[in-house]
Amino acid sequence: MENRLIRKLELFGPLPDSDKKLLDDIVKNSQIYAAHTDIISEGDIPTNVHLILEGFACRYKNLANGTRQIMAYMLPGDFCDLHVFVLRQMDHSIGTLSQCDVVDIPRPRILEMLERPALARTLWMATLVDEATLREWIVNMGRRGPAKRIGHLLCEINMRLKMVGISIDGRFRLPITQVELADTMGLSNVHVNRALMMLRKRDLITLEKQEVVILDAGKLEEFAGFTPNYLHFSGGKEEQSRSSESLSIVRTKASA
Amino acid sequence: MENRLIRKLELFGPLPDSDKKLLDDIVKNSQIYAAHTDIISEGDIPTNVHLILEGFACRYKNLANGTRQIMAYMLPGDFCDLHVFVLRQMDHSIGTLSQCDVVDIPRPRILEMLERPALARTLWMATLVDEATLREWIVNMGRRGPAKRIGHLLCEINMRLKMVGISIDGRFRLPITQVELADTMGLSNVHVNRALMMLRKRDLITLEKQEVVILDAGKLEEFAGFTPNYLHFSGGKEEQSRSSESLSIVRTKASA
DNA sequence: CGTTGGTTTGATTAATGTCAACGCACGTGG
DNA sequence: CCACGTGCGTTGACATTAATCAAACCAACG
Repeated sequence: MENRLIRKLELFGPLPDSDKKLLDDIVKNSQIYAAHTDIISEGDIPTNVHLILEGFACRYKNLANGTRQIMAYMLPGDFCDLHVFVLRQMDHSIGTLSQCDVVDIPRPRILEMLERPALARTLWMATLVDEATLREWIVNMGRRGPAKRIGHLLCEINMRLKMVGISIDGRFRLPITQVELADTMGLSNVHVNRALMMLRKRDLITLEKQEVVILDAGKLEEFAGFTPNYLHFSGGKEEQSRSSESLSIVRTKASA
Repeated sequence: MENRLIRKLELFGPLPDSDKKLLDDIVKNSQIYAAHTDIISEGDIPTNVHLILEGFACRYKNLANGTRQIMAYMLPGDFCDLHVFVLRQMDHSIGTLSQCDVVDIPRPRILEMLERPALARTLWMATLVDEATLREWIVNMGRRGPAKRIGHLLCEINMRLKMVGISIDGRFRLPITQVELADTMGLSNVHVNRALMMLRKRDLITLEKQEVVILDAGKLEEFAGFTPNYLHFSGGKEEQSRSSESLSIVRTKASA
């Protein structure tokens, strides 16, 4: 199977063959996590970096009042904790939604990656897109009603999956219950259900047995106010001309 | 006046004197922006990095339906667009809320900073805290009612201002209208008002003429479910022992 | 003074949550 | 093979919460 990670990263700019070889290497030692399992929990001290190869995972927090909030989805090709080097403690948990195939990358391996300019730049960019996605989610929760909110999420997931070759023709598997969708959107499960019904009644989507079909991407995007600019992928054409200096992150000697 | 930037960055770890000197230098050429002025707008191609020295700024988006959503506050000591090097286009706007004193840092200057290991690590850490803050805001919007939501925000702002020596004794100026608060919290201005009244009636805060007093930080934090772990400042003690290798980001030769 | 921008309040409407029940598909064990 | 339990989705009735509309108020400022 094609390496999804390479496919995703190259959307942000081409990588030399040597970098791709490294990535191919890294992806070899993967491990299956069952659905609804924590990969790392709030309070843990992170050690390795995790990379999702297959399946859906999420960042989430459980609140004191018994509710929970999902703050991000991690799809195939996404890194979980590149911040391993800087933050001493997880301030949230990462868990699987479906069964996942996950690579556990030891720190030296990451440093090896960061020593390569093109790769380092690309990883940085992926991180910034994650951040932009968080901002868009805030917009979504703050200023869009339930149906548009869910529609927007579906547009985003569709686009992100398309970037790694999983969504085809607006059709993809969404291995998530409506309760989990509710915990993502800040709504009740009942209301999520009604919003989904409404999206169906308007012929914007189809959804059965966790199989989503976006019937008309344009119509759904317009309905939900979805603009993909925050994903910054744009075929990567203008990307190249930008920033005449490229960056690499290299290891220096220990300070302690 | 003390350099707020240095004060903030050193919460994440000590900096060598040479780094502090560089920061002192950088801060010299600042510029005043009037209240409610864009520093940079959605769609713009970012060039320089901006640093807030004084005043409140925010990231925001205007939506098609005429509403807007504020996604982050930038307080004194905060950088606005460290992503300048990687993303080609702003996917949101940054504007002042109050009058602001802003430094405009040219790219080479930033590279100079990133060449210094301690400084680079610290800047990276600040970026990660920004990201964690975005996640916490999602939790806030998704799973906390209006009064708790606003209370949580006030706790956060108080703590962040305290970190740079602006908030003293839970007392600080919040140069923001209730409409802007509403655009931050995803609520109507009327409802924000009622929630504020409620916080006052419970003797959790005082607020007049944009002067906030948190009457009992512990009580407010408990009420709002505020846990500051996501700000990762913790006096920076354990921070040091973490990550035996430190990182620096250095310029490499141009790729184009 | 009169105007302006922001806050506060009340009345009403609309949106969302909660509670409870039912249905359906699936798997399990008798 | 069937009875049963379980998890999820769906629906309706109702309670609660928040938005909207409108007006009054208040301090600052020309």
